[in-house]
Amino acid sequence: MPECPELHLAGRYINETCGGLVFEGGVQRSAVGRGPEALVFRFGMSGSFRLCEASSPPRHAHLRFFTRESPPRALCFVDPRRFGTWRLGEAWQPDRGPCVLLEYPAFRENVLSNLEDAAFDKPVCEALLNQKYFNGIGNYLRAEILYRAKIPPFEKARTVLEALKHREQNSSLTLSKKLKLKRDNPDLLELCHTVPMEVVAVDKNLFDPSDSDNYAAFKNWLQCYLVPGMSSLRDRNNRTIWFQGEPGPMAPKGQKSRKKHAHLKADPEAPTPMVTTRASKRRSGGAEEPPKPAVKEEEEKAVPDGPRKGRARGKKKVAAPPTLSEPDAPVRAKRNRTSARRGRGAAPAV
DNA sequence: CCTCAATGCCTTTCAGGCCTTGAGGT
Repeated sequence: MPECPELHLAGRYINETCGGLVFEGGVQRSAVGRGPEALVFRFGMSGSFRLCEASSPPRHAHLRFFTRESPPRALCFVDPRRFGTWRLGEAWQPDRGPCVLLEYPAFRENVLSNLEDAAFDKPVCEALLNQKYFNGIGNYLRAEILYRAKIPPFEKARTVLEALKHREQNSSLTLSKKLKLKRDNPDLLELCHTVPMEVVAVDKNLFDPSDSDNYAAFKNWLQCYLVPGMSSLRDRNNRTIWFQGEPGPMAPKGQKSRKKHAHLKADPEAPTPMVTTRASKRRSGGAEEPPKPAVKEEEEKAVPDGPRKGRARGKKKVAAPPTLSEPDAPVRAKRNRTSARRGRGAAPAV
């Protein structure tokens, strides 16, 4: 099997000292044949890497890299929901802007010099998920950033960002006063850098719900997202935005703000939770649709470089009986989505 | 037991699908 001397993981090189790694999993043959290029992984909502004994991989370890030790270990790409992807090559795909973590000056410039873009007509909470400008910001980060900036999520993005531009151009302040202002009151774009930095600075996998310690640390780090007492609304993309205080002028009408019950964190200051029905009617997947025939799956596997098939499969059957998902079978080649997808989404928006 | 929501992103795009798990309601 082909070897890969190093893995390029979300901008970091991980050099294993165990004499090389061997692929197992759904990497395309044609891609592997190109040689030892960098593999860039994008973690989906639930994906992570875990190093473990090769003989006892965790569930949902869909891709494994074995060491040559004895006994061998396996670096496992654990991804229960199979939302993660990987691709060869290191560059951002063209539609993504500069990274909020590693390219902060360019990121800032890219936003402030393009404020006429229609992307900024939207509420700031929606604009923050636009990876063309906010490469790396995901749902929980936008909540944490706006909360710390004390900006209503449904304030118009351009209004918020134009104000930053004016503050930047205010030359009446001395340099030291500007620096102090910056330190004491980081603006929205600065927070887009510093808040994610807090997350990656922790030398733990904060996103692994199966690791109770790390996950508790992550939950504890959150100040707004999923926090009892905070309000939430669905944005126009049907994603939940968590916030405190007023939602802002562009808030969707006819939607009641929900507040989280105090299950996770005791919050004596939290007002009585407003009990409303679930605002979202977003359909859940899987359970309503019967599994696709194996033949179809094999067809898709056979042409990994062919034209990409759309993922939308039309309206779901309403009355289809729920199907029990099988326990994670090790060679379950249901659909080689990970390798067959276009090489996009290299940056984990977190 | 059932429904919904979850750290994203894709396209047959502007909403539903991809997928599994766990919480919460009945």
